[in-house]
Amino acid sequence: MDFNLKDARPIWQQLAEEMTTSIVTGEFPPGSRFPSVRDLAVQAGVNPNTMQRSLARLEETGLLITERTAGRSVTTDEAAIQAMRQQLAESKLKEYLEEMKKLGFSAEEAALLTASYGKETT
Amino acid sequence: MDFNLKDARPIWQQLAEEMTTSIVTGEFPPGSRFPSVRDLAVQAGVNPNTMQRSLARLEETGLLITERTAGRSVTTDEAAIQAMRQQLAESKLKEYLEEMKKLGFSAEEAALLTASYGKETT
Amino acid sequence: MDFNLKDARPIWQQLAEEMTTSIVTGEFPPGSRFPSVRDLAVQAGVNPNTMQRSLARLEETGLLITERTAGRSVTTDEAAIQAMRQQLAESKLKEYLEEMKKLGFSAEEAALLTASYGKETT
Amino acid sequence: MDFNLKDARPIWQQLAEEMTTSIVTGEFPPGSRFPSVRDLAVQAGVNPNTMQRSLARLEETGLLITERTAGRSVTTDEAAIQAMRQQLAESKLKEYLEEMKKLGFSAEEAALLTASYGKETT
DNA sequence: GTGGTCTAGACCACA
DNA sequence: GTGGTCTAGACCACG
Repeated sequence: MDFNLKDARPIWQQLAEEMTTSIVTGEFPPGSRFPSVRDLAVQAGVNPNTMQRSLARLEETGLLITERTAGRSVTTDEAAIQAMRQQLAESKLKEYLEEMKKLGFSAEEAALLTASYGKETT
Repeated sequence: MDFNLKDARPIWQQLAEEMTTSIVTGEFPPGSRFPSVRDLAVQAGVNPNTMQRSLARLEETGLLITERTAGRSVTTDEAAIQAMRQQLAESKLKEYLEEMKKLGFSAEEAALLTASYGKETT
Repeated sequence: MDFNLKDARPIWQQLAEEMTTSIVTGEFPPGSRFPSVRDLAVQAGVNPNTMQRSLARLEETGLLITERTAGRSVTTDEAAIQAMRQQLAESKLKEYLEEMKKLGFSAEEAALLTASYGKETT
Repeated sequence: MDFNLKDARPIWQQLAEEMTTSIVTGEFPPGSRFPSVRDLAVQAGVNPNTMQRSLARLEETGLLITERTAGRSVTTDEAAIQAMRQQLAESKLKEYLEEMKKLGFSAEEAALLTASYGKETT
């Protein structure tokens, strides 16, 4: 038995992922204005530097565009946004399959279970 | 946008889940002897009290049986173990579907994605 | 006439470039140990955080590998190092041609001048 | 490894170089009137004293002629202007070769690279 | 001792 | 007001 506690990813990564989700789900439409670093920091209850780091991450991935003196806005490249959505989905899927595997379920069994659940609730 | 940082579940819960997994996957077969609180606590690097709480949880769920003077052993009720395995799997599944839903995927789409991934890698 | 003063790139970028040069020129051979963040910070006279940022950049580019508790070392991927060397060289070249262009020299004229200088000094 | 940060040349030097470039490229033709110190200072957003120093530099190099009561004008000595253009070009070239040398490229290799780039883009 | 993260607070350039 | 950078100092996990 192995004990690997603490998922504890850095705050800035968690923030980056949440904001990424907000963008790919359309909460912040392509081209729309994004809140200021300071506002977001206050809202999340973190230091502005931490939030800055998260936003820098979103810029690296191409989801946010920054205009130095005029704040940030969501990219207008909808293809990039959709690509990120797929990427996130696959990431979640792999994570799910990984945990199912630990429980002794093969990928096929996991898929069957997922499908059957879909039928139940539809 | 809502920021819900720091999921950080209590340590004893994480430990309980890991030990539960170890049992349902057969690492500790039905009826087998379970390590002592002290040994487990040392191995996990936590306070014995914390480990005690985790084990109490496993007893509540019926996976572990306490024999007053002779330590603990895994239940011989294999049906209960399998039921727990199913329960864990469904829990993971719901968690997965929940996150996919946040990304705008329906249960059906999630199931399709899962199935297609299984084909790719098989 | 246009006045665009101050090249003033951020310190961490300048540091990153200098360290990159040190690696591609072989001052730090592939696989060799790299100084600690704190030592480098003291040596450069900057805050450890600033140096950390520079090193993070070198990791992103794949030149440095970090082993959490054992410090950093130069990548053993010599191809990556050579690729970076070419990239830096092209960057310098473009910068040079850009400035020559401002002086009214075409790329061909700049090339001729470079070639003639090479003959003089050889 | 040696860290030589902050090149930050004095502002008046940067200004002098930019104005020199403007003259050798013909933006200010030989014999033409040159703007007043005050105008230039305002345009560059610097103190008139700073701009004064820059202009003094241009006079030392012979590019600008001061007519006591009538302001400054560009020299009519076109040979001097061309000589300055060559001098600037060689300066840029030497700077370029110096940096390439730091990357481990010989003057010949640098020349070849420059020539090949010219062919690609022409 | 190592790298990594976070906070608090400051300064700068831009418009 | 905006984003960006930098410093100073703290804490943590790891071995």
